[in-house]
This record gives sequence, C-alpha cells and structure tokens, in this order.
Amino acid sequence: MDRELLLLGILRREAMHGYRLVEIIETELRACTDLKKPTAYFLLGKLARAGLVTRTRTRDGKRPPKWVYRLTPKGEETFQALLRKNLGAFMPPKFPGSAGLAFVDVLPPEEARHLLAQRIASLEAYASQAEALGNAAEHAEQVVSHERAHLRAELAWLKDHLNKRLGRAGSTA
Amino acid sequence: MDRELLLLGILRREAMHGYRLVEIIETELRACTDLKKPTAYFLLGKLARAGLVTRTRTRDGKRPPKWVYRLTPKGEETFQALLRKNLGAFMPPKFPGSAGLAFVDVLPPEEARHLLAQRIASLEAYASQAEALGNAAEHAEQVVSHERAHLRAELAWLKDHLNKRLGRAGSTA
DNA sequence: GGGCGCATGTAATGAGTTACATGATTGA
DNA sequence: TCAATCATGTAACTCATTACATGCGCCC
Repeated sequence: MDRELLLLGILRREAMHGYRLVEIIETELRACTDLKKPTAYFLLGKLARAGLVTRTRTRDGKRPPKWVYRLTPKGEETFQALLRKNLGAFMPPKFPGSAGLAFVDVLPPEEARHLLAQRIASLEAYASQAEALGNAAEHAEQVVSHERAHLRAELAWLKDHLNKRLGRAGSTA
Repeated sequence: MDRELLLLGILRREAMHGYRLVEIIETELRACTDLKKPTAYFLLGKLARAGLVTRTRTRDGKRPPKWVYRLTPKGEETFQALLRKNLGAFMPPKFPGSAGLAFVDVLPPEEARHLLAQRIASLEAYASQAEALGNAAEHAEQVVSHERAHLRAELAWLKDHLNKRLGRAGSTA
C-alpha cells in the first residue's frame, strides 16, 4: 500500500524506468520501505494493468530498450487517495532490533556493554549515509529529515542506556 | 529471526502456552514485531521440531488441554546466540508512515495541516497505550522505554513540521 | 578482453496473513 | 442463553524475497 504510494508519487514528479525508481527508493527513501528490484518490477506491472500508469518503450542509442512509466489521471486520483490515507493516520513502526533489549540482563555486564558499543558503531555508520546524501535529497527531503530525527533519538537512547543501566566501565574511553 | 529470539527469551523466563505468549508480544512487545496467532503457533511447532523447546500437555480442570512450551538446553544456546547477534548490530527500522511525508506539498496547506493533526491524534492514542501499561511491563521494561523514546521523537518531529513547514493556522487551538 | 554497472525479467520458495473451524468456560 | 474470552489449529492466499538468467555498454 505504501509502496504503491511511493511509486506513484515518484512517477508523478517525473516519468522514469524501474531501475531508477528502485535506486531512489533504496537511497533517499530507505527509511520508508525496503523494496527489492523484482518486487518493484512486479508492482509496476500491476499498476500498469490497473491503468494507474502507462509504460512506453524507449531506446537510448543501441542499448536494450527501457520501459518508461508515466502516471495516468486515474493514477493521480489513486495517488491522492493513498496520500490522504497515509498522512491522516499514524502507522506504528516496528523495531526488530529492540527485541534483544528485553534480555540484556542475561549477559554478563561487560559483554552487554561491548555488544551495545558495537551496535552504536553500526548505527553511526548507517546514520552517516543519511548525512552523506543530506544536501540533495530532491525526492524526499522530509523523509530524510524524519529519519535523522529518529536516528538521533536512537543514538541518544542507546548511550543513555549504556550509561545509566549498564554502569560505567573503562572499555569505551 | 527476531521473532524466534522473542519466543525463546520469554519462554526462558517462564514456561507457558502459545496464547499467553502472543498476548505478551501484542502488548509489551508490540514495538518489536507484530506476531499473529497462527504465525506464533507455527513458529512454536518449528522450535519444537528443532528441539529448542519441548511441549507438554496440561489440563486445567475440564478445559481443553493447553500445550506448555519450555526451553531446552539447546534452546538456551540458540537463544544466547541470537541475542548476541541482535544486540551487536543496528537494525534500521522502517517507517511506512513516512512515505506520505515526501508528498505533503501536493495537497493544499490547510488540508495537509488537518491531516497531520489527525495523525498526531492517532499517535497520541497509540502512545497512551504504552503509558497505560507503563508501570508493570515485567517482560520488557527496556523495550517499552525504547518505544516511548521514539514515540516522543515522532511527536516532536510532527509538531515541529506542522509549525515550521506548514505555516501557522488557528485550526489547532 | 574482462569486469562492473545498467536494465529487465522469471521461477522457486518462503514467510506471514486472513479467513475459517472448533470447542469449552465464564459472566451478564 | 448469549456473547466474550480462552485456546488451538488448518487451509488458502498474498506478498515478497532469493536465486537465476540475459544482454548491452563502458572503462580499464
């Protein structure tokens, strides 16, 4: 449902082919969803069959042809309906990574500290990718801003947890 | 994978039957995952076949029998491995609701404001459930604390967005 | 010439949901 | 007695992923 919204919304701004679409979703919009290529192609086929987009064949020189997808008026209608539905409701995100937090006490404190430090490093690496494209996320400024806010909250929570709940130790400088 | 971690971790603390397990996951642990009953029963069967848990039949008076699941030593091993893996890495959450944020500008500002106000209300309703069980989340204190942190961040971001990006209007008090 | 990136797809598989089905107990 | 809650499960279906397969162009 949200995937359709994304596809339609991007195509609304600019007609393009599937490959590029996936590229955009995997970078600027990675915080919303995790759309793989085969799924995207399948979805685009479905949208085309439903008359929400048209596909036209184009060729660049002698390269194999691309399929350019373009929004139809019916697609625009559907897009707006999906958009209103999406904006009007809060959809709770899932944090699969927080499952382990319920059981931190099981491990010896120093190991727990070590693992959480690793997690923080991994989070920072992920966050730096969001910073990297920060300047020009033409397709999704707000989504990236929203993502950054949550990454900051996550980092703060983890550090706080490390300090307050898991004592202090010299291991993390 | 994280679902297995949750099931094993809860059973580790206390042997119990599937129905109760799902109840716990749907309330205290709703922030991690969204496990439906049939999925839980299926997963428990899988864990039993893999020798990570045992199931024993019990009857309460004349009620239909329950299956009580109990962690085995092998289950404990697997649990610890999954726990270490989970704690050591950051798993980026997905925010399906943020898809619409990319396209807010499409709508007339007052409608956008109205819809986001609705979303905030819906978020507050959801958050109040987390507050409600706040006192005694015996199985998942940290998970609930983590969830609350993100809900606060979400609320702050939405309000900020409403103020800074969508001008001011008298509609919201 | 060889490997990487562009560009598209198919097929097999798997995971999870919905809807359905059952049956006992408890409380209104 | 009727509805809700407890308790478990099956079957059909949808959705998405992985792995596979193809082929051109570009750069080293």
